[in-house]
Amino acid sequence: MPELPEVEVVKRSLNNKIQNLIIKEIKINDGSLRYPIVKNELRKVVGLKLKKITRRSKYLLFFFNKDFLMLIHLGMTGKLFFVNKKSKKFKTSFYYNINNEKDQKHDRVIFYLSKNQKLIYNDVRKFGFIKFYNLKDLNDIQHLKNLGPEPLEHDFNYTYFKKYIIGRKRVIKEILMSQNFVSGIGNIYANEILFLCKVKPTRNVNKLKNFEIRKIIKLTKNVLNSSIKLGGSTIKNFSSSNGKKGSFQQHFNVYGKKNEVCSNRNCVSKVVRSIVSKRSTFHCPKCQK
DNA sequence: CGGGACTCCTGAGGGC
DNA sequence: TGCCCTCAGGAGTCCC
Repeated sequence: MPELPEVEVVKRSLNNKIQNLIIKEIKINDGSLRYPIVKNELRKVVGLKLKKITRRSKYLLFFFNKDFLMLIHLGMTGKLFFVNKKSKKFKTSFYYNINNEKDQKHDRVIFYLSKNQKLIYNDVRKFGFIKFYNLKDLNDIQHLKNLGPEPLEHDFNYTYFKKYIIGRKRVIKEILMSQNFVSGIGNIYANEILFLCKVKPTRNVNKLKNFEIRKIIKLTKNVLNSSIKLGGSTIKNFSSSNGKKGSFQQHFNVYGKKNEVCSNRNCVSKVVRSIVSKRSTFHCPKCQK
């Protein structure tokens, strides 16, 4: 599922709600996530008070009132639901599809919080994970160590881009998705960004013109910001849902639009689907050079 | 270090 | 209805 905008939306919506709530109990329905959950580690956060959540790339970092850190990655299908039992109304962080008190299918881990609230980690494919660290080891976390700059920060700029691609022969789409070049962009946004830049996904990075590099940087920021504003992208259709869903998917130009007419005015070409570095890729053969 | 192949896992959707 | 195939917002490891 989630790329930077979706994870950012989760972070923002959860942050308001979890602050100062205490983890009372944790239930593991299925701890065989990407990294199997170690019960003893999980126990360490019981009794701790949640302070804030930050995001780095597609990772969520949960901070407590003690020097402890919980790292969550949502993988492809991970979701976090925040549930307020008292009001009987479920507030959701993202992808809301639950409407009763029973555990739902794929609710893997449930955090029971003070004030009768719950935080649910739901993950169909179990590619996501939950890990725990001592705060003093923050800078040694392997997952975070080699991440490139945040695309929305200033250090993702023209100079950085030019320097990074020196001597590299990879294609632009792969570079955009490579987390040590820039962190947080996945398959959907890579496709969308390159369409708007009119750059073919298979263009070799060292063949990019300078103006195209500037454009890629600028539109990367634009696309991600627009998506965040719209609550991210919600791909799957949850018919029973009455919670908040993102709507950026309505603004997709190419992703998932194989054989549809290009969204550029005056262009009658059809969107082509191909495979680039093992990932589904969409582009307009006429507009993207 | 770079790049490709393969891996984790479950479900949806299409073709027959 | 069922079976089989392909595909899906990610990223780690192993091998050359």
